[in-house]
Amino acid sequence: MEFKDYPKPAVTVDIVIFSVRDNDLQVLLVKRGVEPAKGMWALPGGFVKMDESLEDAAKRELEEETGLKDVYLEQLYTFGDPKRDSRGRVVTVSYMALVNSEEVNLHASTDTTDVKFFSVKKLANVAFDHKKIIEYGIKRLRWKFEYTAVAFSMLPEKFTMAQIQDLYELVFDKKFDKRNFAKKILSLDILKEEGIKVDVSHRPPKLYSLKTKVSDVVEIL
Amino acid sequence: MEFKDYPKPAVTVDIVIFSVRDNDLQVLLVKRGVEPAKGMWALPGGFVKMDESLEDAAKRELEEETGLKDVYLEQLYTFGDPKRDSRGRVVTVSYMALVNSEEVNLHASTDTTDVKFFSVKKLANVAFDHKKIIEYGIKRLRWKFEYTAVAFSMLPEKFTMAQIQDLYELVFDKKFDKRNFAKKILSLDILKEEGIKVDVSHRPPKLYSLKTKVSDVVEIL
DNA sequence: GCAAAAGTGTTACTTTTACACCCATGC
DNA sequence: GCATGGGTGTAAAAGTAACACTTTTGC
Repeated sequence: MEFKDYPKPAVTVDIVIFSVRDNDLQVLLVKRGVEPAKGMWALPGGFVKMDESLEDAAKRELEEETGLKDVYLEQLYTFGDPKRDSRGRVVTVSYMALVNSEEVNLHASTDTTDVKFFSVKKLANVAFDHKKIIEYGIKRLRWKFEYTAVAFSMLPEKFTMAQIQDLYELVFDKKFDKRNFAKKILSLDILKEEGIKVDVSHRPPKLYSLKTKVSDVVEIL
Repeated sequence: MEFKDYPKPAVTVDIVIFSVRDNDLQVLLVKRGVEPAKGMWALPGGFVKMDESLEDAAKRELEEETGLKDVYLEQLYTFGDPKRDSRGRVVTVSYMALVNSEEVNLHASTDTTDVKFFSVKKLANVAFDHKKIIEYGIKRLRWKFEYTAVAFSMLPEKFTMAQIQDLYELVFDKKFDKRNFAKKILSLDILKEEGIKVDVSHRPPKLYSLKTKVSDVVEIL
């Protein structure tokens, strides 16, 4: 059989965009404006163009929905169940992006009527198999938080120790001891002090920033 | 644009089949009998059929080359660079399989003229981007050996402590202390003793087997 | 002066590493 | 009896976990 004769699935990318807002781990969903699953919330994503790489497709979709470039992005898993999309065979390559919510500018794109962050704890009725993709993303996120310093890609440039700890506590959904946590983070030797945070109605916390750029620190631990 | 109007990449699966033979970590390659890369060694793989899942496609290819079913199989990563295949856009979903070499029966399939295990240390001239896929597989293999008990899926039903240690030493390409290694493996509490190995010209080693089936043990540690 | 959150050290426990000698068998 | 690989324990070191009080600020 010749190459051109093989029937071909459609190939899409779907992106699980994690961010922290309102002291809550949230994921970005878009409201679908077209069939199938019109009116339902789904992961942002779309068809891969013939001349772009999978990662470029993911970056394009990410920028369309959030205006963000240069965020942490990693491939998760490829879902290809023959029945996962009613239009026909669609293989989707899922990606995870970690963004600092303060920098996000949401705007619905073509084919979507709304775009919003949802708590990972309240995700009823997500279209297609996207719930499964999000759950896979949460697992990967926890793994990455445990074994790398990728967490810093979700924080602003300057941050307090409490902000780091809050982020870890949201991701793992449990509390850590303040002293042990600070000890461990500081022992990584990747932070420098940046003075103190002013205008708080209690003892002002130290501010920290990364000694190097985030991408240099993602693979450590 | 309608669903059917989107141009579609071809979707393939490629499988990195690891096994230990001749005290060496090896990977199965097939000699291509058709263009492109005719005559070159490449990972076994092929097009995904329209009605089969990605994992089913991987299992099918695996059985075609090795006669094996029910081996450890996991998805690795999806490679989709627009230029990775000269025939046109091909997105490949890679899988890793771990097999016990004693059970393998190699037979070249359609489109391949030979099939053979190669040492992971000597992999010149592998077709397409398959070298990159194999290297990714080795990384994942090491990770899995470190954090799970997947190693036991590469051993026969009964095995000695030295066989386990040899396997770990091959995968990590380094030596471990015999006493500490045995202590750690036994502390997992997943092995039971199965008597001793006879007909060896030295002190006969204990034989072990898993207390439960391999699949119950893959996720522990 | 009180409410709020920040900062900080020590001890016990667990895990990991380093290290060497005797044992059982075949020949 | 010797060559071969098998089997086993202990002590030091490192890492992790548990735990409470004082400090600084705004109001």
